[in-house]
Amino acid sequence: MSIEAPAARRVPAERLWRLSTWLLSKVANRGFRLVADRVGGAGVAASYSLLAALDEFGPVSQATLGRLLGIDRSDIVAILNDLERDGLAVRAPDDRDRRRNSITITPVGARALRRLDDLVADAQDALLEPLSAAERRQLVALLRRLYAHHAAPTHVSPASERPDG
Amino acid sequence: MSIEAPAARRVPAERLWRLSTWLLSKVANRGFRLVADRVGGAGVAASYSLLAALDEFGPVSQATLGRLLGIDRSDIVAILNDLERDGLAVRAPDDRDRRRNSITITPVGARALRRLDDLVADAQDALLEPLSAAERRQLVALLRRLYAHHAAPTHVSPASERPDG
DNA sequence: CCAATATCAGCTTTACTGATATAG
DNA sequence: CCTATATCAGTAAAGCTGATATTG
Repeated sequence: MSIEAPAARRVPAERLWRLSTWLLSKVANRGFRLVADRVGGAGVAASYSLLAALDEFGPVSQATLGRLLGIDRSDIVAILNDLERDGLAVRAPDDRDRRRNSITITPVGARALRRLDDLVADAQDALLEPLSAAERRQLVALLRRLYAHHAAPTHVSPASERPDG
Repeated sequence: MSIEAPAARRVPAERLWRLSTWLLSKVANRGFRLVADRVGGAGVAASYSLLAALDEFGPVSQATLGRLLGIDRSDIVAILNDLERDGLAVRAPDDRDRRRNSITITPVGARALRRLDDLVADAQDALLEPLSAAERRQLVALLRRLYAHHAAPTHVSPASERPDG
């Protein structure tokens, strides 16, 4: 015959509709765009995760940052260049291990982080809108289990970064 | 048992650990790589979704394909070029609407699709390994709700594709 | 001699934007 | 006229690879 399709369809092919990988990629992309839209661009979204890690873990090396966030070292360099240019973080030589840079978030960076928090939270709400609070917790819990299971055994040993530990 | 000292950390910053968007992007990426590894490259993974849609919805136009899968029309062109080169799908002029191409999966394409099914299913198992069967269903159900809620109101109107409808 | 760090250059894929020619 | 379709050209970003100089 000719071209046809079933009555107005919201759902893709059955095969894909059952694939967690397909659903994940679609939903993740939607979430990414919601965040990027609010936060002011894709670059800012990447910066946010670095700022969050710096804020929580104090001065760390770039390699540790990369392991912590699952971001390649070379990409860390690029993001950090932007952060430093904007005065949100600073690189300083680590005198204990001179291969390393000790990365620190600046007060300006900390303020920017807190400002971004609200925008990012708003994006979460937008993404999870159709889910109840319990369902949101359920989703996050399941995703955490998957993340933890597949996360490379980073083993960021803090002792190696601060000998005082 | 108890709260342990952060001796070796598997978990990123608290902020990110609570973000569904961050978790989604990480887990989705892991899933994507699991599929791509098994299936033989990232390009094949993209082809799979097109083949799946073609197999289920019979001959459709490229625009419909794009709406069905949430893929941009220009990207559909590129993927379809590969599929046609490999003899997995064919473009034919639609005599009812000569702007359109009627895209059909070939027998070779259908066989390729069925072969890929197993590899893709294996990747799902690998991704979802830490979850029970019930939890997997839960995750998929939640993701479907999110997808459906955010899916552009495609409304692939079949009437516009088949004047006989 | 080997391993880790930071950096740079470059590649691939995804997602997207805009322009164009053609057809409804 | 305006819209839809298919195509092409090109951009931006993420994720990755490989090379290199420096340091441990």
